[in-house]
Amino acid sequence: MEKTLAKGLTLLETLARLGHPVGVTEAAKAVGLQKSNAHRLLRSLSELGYVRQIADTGRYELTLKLWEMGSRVIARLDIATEATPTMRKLAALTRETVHLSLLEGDDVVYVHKIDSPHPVRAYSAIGGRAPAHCVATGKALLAFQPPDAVDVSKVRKPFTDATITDPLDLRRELERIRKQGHAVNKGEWREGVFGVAAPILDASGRAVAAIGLSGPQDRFRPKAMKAWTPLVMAAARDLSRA
Amino acid sequence: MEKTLAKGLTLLETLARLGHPVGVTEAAKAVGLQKSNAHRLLRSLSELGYVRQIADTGRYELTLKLWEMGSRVIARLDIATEATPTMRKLAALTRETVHLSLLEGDDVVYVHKIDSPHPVRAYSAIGGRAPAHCVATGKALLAFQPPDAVDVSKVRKPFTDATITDPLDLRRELERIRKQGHAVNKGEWREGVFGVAAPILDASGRAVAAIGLSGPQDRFRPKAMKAWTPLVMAAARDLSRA
DNA sequence: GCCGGCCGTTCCACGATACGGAACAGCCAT
DNA sequence: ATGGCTGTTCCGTATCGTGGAACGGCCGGC
Repeated sequence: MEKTLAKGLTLLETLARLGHPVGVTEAAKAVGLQKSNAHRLLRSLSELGYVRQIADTGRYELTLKLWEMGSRVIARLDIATEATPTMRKLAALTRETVHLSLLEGDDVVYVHKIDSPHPVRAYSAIGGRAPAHCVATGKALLAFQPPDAVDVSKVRKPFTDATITDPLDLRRELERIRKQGHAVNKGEWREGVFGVAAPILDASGRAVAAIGLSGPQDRFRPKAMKAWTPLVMAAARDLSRA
Repeated sequence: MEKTLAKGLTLLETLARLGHPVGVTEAAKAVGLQKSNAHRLLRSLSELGYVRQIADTGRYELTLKLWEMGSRVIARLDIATEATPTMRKLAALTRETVHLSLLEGDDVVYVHKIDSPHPVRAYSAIGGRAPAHCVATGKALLAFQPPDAVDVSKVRKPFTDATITDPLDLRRELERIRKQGHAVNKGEWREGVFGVAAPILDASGRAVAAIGLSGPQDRFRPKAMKAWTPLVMAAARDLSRA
């Protein structure tokens, strides 16, 4: 493993995570490096265009280069922009937060969202992650993966009392999702946060993304969920042609 | 300059630019590395979570990690999401492509856009760049930078016959933009592509971003521009409070 | 069915390269 | 003036990355 590369990338990650300009000393401490080492890396990153030094304070901050590269990554699967109108429609009909998620390892990554107009709503960020086995979009994605792509028997971490941890339960849940065509989450990730989601399929029937609603339990009562489910499924179907 | 870091990042850039999975040999050729070197870098990047190897073909592709980091970068200046409603309104009123740009060095970077519904429209990509001195949003940004932050006398490259290259002309142009509060581009970057833009200011009067319209010359006739300019300026003013 | 060429992968001795402690210069508040 | 902070520079040393050559598997053409 190339040590220098690892250090440099960790430094970039740290800068991105902190989200504000940092000095050499602070950066070194945050990443666990020698001050001179951090300094050298920052200078190199600056030369490579990933980082810039603020003239008066001497601190370093990220340029937009990382973001540009990131944009290219998603442009490839330009689902995000393509899905916007459909998501917007779904948001207007339900007045709940709409998410578009991709599967990345054992997590879902939120690639796009439209926030609910309600003042009380679950927090989430574009680019954020959640364990796939305990959110609606994640379960929808897992259920429609190619056979053997999902290791059901792997041990899953619980996050609330409702989290599915038993392999057999998960297998049954995924089967039910396949049969019904949609997934439901009743506070399995965050206490009191519910959701409904459906998979977006490619021509071969594999899920490439999932679209879903989520919000506080009091607004996700059985009656509301029943009304929304066909809307979510219709939106997913709408995006599934490709 | 840390060689390993530079190589690794160049490799990531290349993967992002190509936008499709690449094999070790191909990657090595594209970046100008030894095959074994490229292989080692790809393995490390994979271990660090930036890259994944596709099981059956053996090729490597980017994960979403870069994109996640990139999202954090603009989340910081979360203008993009905040500006969406205003941009949408402007797009609806004018039926032209709306851009939101930031200044990055001598370039503008498009951080958000809403495409014109017209079939004929200028091409641009989110995350894309253009030289600041010859697009409308760029000139709006330059005009409202702190004094001495812009080196007017630096030599600028021409791209069309209309590009401003004379330092004195540029200085006058920026002064006019400051006075009028908006900038205009008449094919100074791409032949036949016009635009109008206005700066988004922070409390101190510095431009942190710019919003603008752009499209083909035939739709950007004087009369239309005159009608749109106040709309663009109103949108920019709307986003300027913070 | 064999063979040639391509692929991704591994190995290892050499030598360039990154490391990190210590010292420097500038700034600010005490 | 002084002490403690900052970002920065230097340099000998050992570590770490390097790249050529070789391996095994896969595929397509003869």
